[in-house]
Amino acid sequence: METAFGIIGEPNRRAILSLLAASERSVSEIEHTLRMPQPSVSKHLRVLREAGFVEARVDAQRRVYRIRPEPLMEVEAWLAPFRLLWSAHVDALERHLDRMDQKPSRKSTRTGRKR
Amino acid sequence: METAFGIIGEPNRRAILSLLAASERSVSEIEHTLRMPQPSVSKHLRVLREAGFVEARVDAQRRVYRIRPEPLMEVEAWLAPFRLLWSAHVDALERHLDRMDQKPSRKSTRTGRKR
DNA sequence: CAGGTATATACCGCAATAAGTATATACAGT
DNA sequence: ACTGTATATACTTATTGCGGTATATACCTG
Repeated sequence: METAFGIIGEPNRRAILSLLAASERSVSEIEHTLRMPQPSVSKHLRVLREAGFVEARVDAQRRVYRIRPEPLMEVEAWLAPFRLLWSAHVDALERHLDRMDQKPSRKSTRTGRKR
Repeated sequence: METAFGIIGEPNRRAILSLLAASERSVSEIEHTLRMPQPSVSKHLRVLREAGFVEARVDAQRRVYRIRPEPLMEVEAWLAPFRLLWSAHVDALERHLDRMDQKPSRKSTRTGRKR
């Protein structure tokens, strides 16, 4: 599924994006920080790159990736009509996220939850 | 994929959610509005229901579905850290969406940046 | 040039899932 | 009770997509 939504459906890709949101990183930095095998990182980066989520800058042997905002803005735009719905329930989210944290569900690295 | 992001990766499910964002609907209303086969609607609704995106009210033979905000709020929350990135590029989204409309199938390589 | 590091890609096997078709269940009206 | 309507589910099939492994490509250093 090559739409923006399908692409962020993958947990590892979301982890990569969240990491890059902080600052740009090389492939090996991503690999070590997220503790995932290098081919997997490269493959996910390829998907993200072809979908416009990230772009790469070449620094000698390294490729330094950084975020491009447009596809995420598309998600944001789709989400807009729903905002009216929860403008009332401001704290329903916290309860929901807490429930989610109870279930171990997968081994995938937890994308940090601010507290 | 039982996470909120995986679930909205499916285009038909997004269509259902967007439809329900306007107002609650019965299954057959969804079926006719979106022109998709009834079993498909029911199956997608099941996935959405089990993930907490929607809930059903029973009205005789009909099941009237409506949105529940929590899972979408989770998406919203994940998206938050990225907002800083595009607070500058307010109109980059429009250009992006226009490109999507013209070239539905796109590969890599981006160059053109106007304005 | 060699050898080492960094990243990408090709191939494979497997699990998840969506679509399609058919059928089951539940309720309403007559 | 019978018929039609509304919705859910079972089953099959085809496809997509991820993880893993191995290998290729590119660049840097000595």
